[in-house]
Amino acid sequence: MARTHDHHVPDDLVAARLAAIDQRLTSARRSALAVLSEAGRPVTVDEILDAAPSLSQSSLYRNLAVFEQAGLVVRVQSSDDRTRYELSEALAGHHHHLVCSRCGAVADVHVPDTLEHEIDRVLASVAKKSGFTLDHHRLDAVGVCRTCHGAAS
Amino acid sequence: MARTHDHHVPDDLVAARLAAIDQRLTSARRSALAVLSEAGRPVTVDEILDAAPSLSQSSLYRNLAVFEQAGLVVRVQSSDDRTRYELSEALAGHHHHLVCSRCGAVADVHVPDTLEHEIDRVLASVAKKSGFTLDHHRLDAVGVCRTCHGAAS
DNA sequence: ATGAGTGCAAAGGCTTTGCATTAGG
DNA sequence: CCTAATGCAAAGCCTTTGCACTCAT
Repeated sequence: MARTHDHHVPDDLVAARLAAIDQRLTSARRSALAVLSEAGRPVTVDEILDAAPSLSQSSLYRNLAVFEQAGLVVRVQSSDDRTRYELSEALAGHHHHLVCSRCGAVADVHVPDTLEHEIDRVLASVAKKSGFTLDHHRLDAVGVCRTCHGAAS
Repeated sequence: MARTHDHHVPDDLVAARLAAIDQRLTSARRSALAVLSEAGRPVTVDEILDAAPSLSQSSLYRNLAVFEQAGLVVRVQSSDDRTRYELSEALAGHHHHLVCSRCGAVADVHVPDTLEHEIDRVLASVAKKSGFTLDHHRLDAVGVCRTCHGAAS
């Protein structure tokens, strides 16, 4: 039984990915990745800073950009306007999102492999017709979370 | 055979949706919706202004917000940082996106209903387990567009 | 008429950048 | 050692807001 997220980022893989783009694995970067790992869901810059107050905002932005280039982190769209970040599938595995249309909260979820394959098969075909080369897909469920159900609309 | 997008926004439907939130259908709003309709794909604020230079930027932002509230328009995430808008499914029908990871271009695409249903069935189930009520899904294919294939990486 | 909608310009908020300092390999 | 990385503060950029004017009903 795999856990929803692993509270451990493989140091060597991270270092290798960073080295590939001539970047170093520093303590600030380890901290940021640890926060993302522990969150197990897409989080905002402010949430990262709250969880690791020793990080400086500007360096965090710079490091998130580095992580993106290294393929370690991806940006995720929610229903509000806040940019959220999470570990890439290379670190967190392939998954999808439940997005609350009321409050913007995002949770990670998994769907059966059979559906994943079906989606990839269809999208690859559709993309080809439009001259696109498919890399991967994004599938999000948009709805209302438990908390917002209770609260006034 | 339905066209990818209809170059005609039903005036009465739009007016009704706006009236429902106590908003009027003005000429500036008609222009903005016409641009979105003719684009047939998610476009940026700047693209809308280029297509309809008579629109003022601030009013456009305000009107896009009104359209969103009226359920006439939705915001779409691309791979770049530019916010894009397109007609909601109420006006443009249900569809998905091909997103170019290099340049951020977005094209509209359709997938078979059988896949749509399968996705909804699975997501409704998965969402329920997490206490979410599913409203709808978003499915995007991320890859490289024809133009960027030709260009240097 | 008469309040909603508009347009300009100023303000706001998130993100990026310049530069001196610190630390990783 | 020596350059990359950091941190603070300033600058940027997209978006929102204040306010007077105009238009839709």
